[in-house]
This record gives sequence, structure tokens and C-alpha cells, in this order.
Amino acid sequence: MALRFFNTYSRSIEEFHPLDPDGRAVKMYTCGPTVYSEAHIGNFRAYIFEDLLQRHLELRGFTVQRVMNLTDVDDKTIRGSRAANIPLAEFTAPFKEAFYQDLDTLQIKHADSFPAATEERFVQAMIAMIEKLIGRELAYQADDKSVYFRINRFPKYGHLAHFDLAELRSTGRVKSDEYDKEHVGDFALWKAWDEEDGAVWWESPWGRGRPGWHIECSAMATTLLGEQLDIHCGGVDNIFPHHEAEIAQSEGCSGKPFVRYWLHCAHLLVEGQKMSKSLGNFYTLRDVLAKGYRGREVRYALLRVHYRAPLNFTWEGMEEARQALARIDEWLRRLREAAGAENLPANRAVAIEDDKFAAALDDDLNISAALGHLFEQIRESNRELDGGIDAARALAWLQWWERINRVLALEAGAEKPSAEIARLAEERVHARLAKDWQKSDELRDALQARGWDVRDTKDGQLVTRRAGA
RNA sequence: GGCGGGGUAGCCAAGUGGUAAGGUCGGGGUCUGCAAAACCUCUAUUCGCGGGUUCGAUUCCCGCCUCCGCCUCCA
Repeated sequence: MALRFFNTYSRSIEEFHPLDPDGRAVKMYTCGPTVYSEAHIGNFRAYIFEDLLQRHLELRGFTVQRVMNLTDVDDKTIRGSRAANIPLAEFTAPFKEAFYQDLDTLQIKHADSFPAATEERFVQAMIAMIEKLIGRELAYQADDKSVYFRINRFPKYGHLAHFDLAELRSTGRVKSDEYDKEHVGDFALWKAWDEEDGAVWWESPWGRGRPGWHIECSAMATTLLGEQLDIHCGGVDNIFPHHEAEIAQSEGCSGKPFVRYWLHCAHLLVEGQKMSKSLGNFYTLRDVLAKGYRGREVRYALLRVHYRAPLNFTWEGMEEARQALARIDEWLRRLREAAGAENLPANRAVAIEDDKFAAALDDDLNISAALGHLFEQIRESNRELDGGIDAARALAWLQWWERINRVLALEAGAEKPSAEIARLAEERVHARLAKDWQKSDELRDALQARGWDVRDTKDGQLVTRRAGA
């Protein structure tokens, strides 16, 4: 079955075919974070969805070239740097670093490039684009010295969001001093310097100033990926105005369709409500880790709901993620044991022909159906394990899993017991041989308190790292 | 008001014009010194509400209720 995605532009499911004549190379652009603070779990829901998309495309044989921008100049970053009384770059650097660490924690593949808006070559690219837009009368400099995009000259403006511009209602978020524009919907391409910007400015044909948010993405995307992209992603809140503006700017310059497939993920709710600091339900990834959860558990919790459905983040859901992963861990442990420590030649295993997991993902990334199938197969193979299976069969199951895990990226890293854990475990073995059950149970409690589960099997004691510990 | 996305078991959630995947939780069982894990087993006469089409609708159509989001720089 062909790969297909819901395209926000057409509001329908479409078969996916990249622009590449060979049908293999995929150019993908994803809006990244504004680095004025640590990213929150809602941000990561979007990045995990994009990671799932990239990994599945790769599983299906596509070569994905992916760009994710970092917005390191805007009102919030400038405000933060002034409050901290340090230069802008110094203010944003630790948040960039934290972001990369968080991506690793969540096993999100790094993009091929993470362009930052303040890089000189991109600023120059933005200026060049704005000049071109002015030359085509798609932009103008207003009395306030800022440059705006003239939306009335771009008839497609509003198509992505399916908005009729005449019916737009103001929500009061428009700054009241923006009366220099020809149309309230005209958006800033270049913002003239004002005192609030402090030392943050670049020279331009229109005087000192800084780029508008939307032009950053257009410039970085077209500089790094070319005038036409296959896929562009983000959260639904980016549809309007951000992505709408990107289309207007990019196509205004190139005259070519900017993006073939627009994919947007729904929001994350926390305990049924929008995440907000005032409600006290605002969490960064690090907040969740501080409660004792691990990155893979957060990844599972944010991954398991279809990207176009709202995802309700709850602590109960985190526990569910922990249990589900523990089940996968135990299944893998048993399979490895059955496959044997010695390296069985891979060709001894009769491959398990089962593509249902990936086939589910072909259908607009139906992760729930895919995971449902995984767990059905886990039950099936556990039955086989209970009945005693040969090493080749166990290896075949492991190979089946490894393919799936290229997309899920949920496997735990191996962790060796410390000397203390090993000593406690050894003592417990002796206690059990002496049938000293009281001491045995005490040692088990001691190990569990240190994050290790202890089980007694027919082959002896088994000590494993507890999920989430 | 306009434009979207949801409402399926305690919780999360898939799905189809033909009689409800999967996860998690809970009950029972096998196993165990006790546990744990694994496996077996039970838990929605029912898919927000009301109509309609149909032999048959959770699925299609109409109306309504409700939650969430966007409507000019929030993933």
C-alpha cells in the first residue's frame, strides 16, 4: 500500500511522492524552538512526531534531508538577554545546548542542520529575499521604517489556513501601534530597530533592524533545501500565520510551489487542560525527568497517540508507558536468552515476514494500530517462548523487532550493575541456598530500593534494571 | 462569527456498512518459599445525543450537545 499523509493544504489524505525524479530523496523542513527557555513537553510532542515521520520514511527507503531551525532572535530572546544583562548569543547558547541534549534524551534524530536565525549568511539571505519582494511590490517599507509583506498582492494568502481574510476577527493580540501598515494582516519582514532591541541589530537597505520571524524560516529553508520542499511540519498553531507567511514569502520570491505536503500535529494537553504556567501544569522535559521518568518513557508517552489527535499528558499515562516498556524489555530479554549468547549466524534464522507494523504507519502514521500489532506479536512470541523455542526462531523475532525499533527507538540501553549491586545480588544467592528467606527478602528489598528488580527463575536469580529507575 | 481537530470500557486508544484491535488498571488461574515476570482467563449487547438512509450504522446523511485549538510572530 502506498505511503500517504494528511496534507493540511488540501485537507485530505494524499499519496506521498517526493519531487525527486528517482522518488527517493525527501527534503523536509521542521520549525524548531525559540531558544529563550528550555523546550516544554508540548514542543517535544511535535518533534517526536517529526522524528517518527523521518524514521518511517527512512524505513521505507527514502533518504531524508532534514532541516530544523533555531529561532535565536525575537522579542522573547531579546527581552531575556536584556534582563540577564548579557549579549543575545550568550543568553541563547545554553538553551541551544539544552535543546540538543533533550533531543538525545528522547532519541530524536538530529536534523542534518540546525540553522540559527542570527547566522550572518542567513541574515543576508533574508535581506536578499526582502529586496526581491519589494522589487515585485509584494513588500513595502512603512512609515515606521519596518518592511511589511503586502498580503493583498498575494492572492493565495489564507489558502493554507482556509481563512477568508475579510472575515478575520481580531483577537486583540495585534499590537495597537501597528497602524503604519496598509492592511492589518500585513506581517513584518524586517523590524526597524527600537530602543527595546538594545545592541541587537543588523544593517540593511532599510536601516538598522532585525528580521521578522516568518522570513527566517523561508530564508533558511530555501537556502539549505532549495526553492521547493517535499514536507514541512509543525504544530497546528503554526498554520496561521507562520506557515501561511512562509508560503507567501517563498513563493513570492521563487514563483514555484514552496511545499508539497504540509503536516501538522495537534496540541498536547496536560491533565485535560492547555498547558500554562498559571495553571501549574507547565512541564519542560527536565521537569518530567526530575519526577523519576526516563527519556524513553516520555518518548513512548508522547509517541503513542496519533499525531493529528490531541494528546492528553497525565502521570497515569506515564505509568502506563513505563509498564508497557517494561513488558517490551522483558520480552527482549527472554528472546535474547533463547537466542543464546553465542552469535548465531543471522542466516540461520528464518525471517518473520510481517510488515503490518510498517503498513500501519504507511497510513498517515497510524501509530496506535502499529503498536497494537506489536503487542499482539509480543504475546504470540511469548507463547512460543513458554513452549520452548529454538535459537534460530528467537533470533528471527529479534530481527523482526530490530527493524521496528528503527522507527520506535524505544529500546533501553544496557546498564551494568554496580559493584554494590553485584555484591548484594551475590549475598542473596547465598542466602537462598541456605534457605534463609528472611535475609533473601531483605536483600531483594535493598536491591529494589536501589532501582533493580529481582526475580527467581528456574535458572536462578535474575537482577534487572527496573523500568524508569 | 469563520476555519479546524476530538467525544469508543476506570484511564489511553485502533477500527470497519455486517456485529467492537491493542495498551494500562482491576478480578480469577498456572508457576513460585513468598514475590515478580510470563502465559491463560474475565471486564463495552455497545461506540456523545436525537432523527434519517439501509436487510443491517459505531461506521453514511441531517440536526444538536460537548471538549480543545487557530483567527496576525505559541509545537
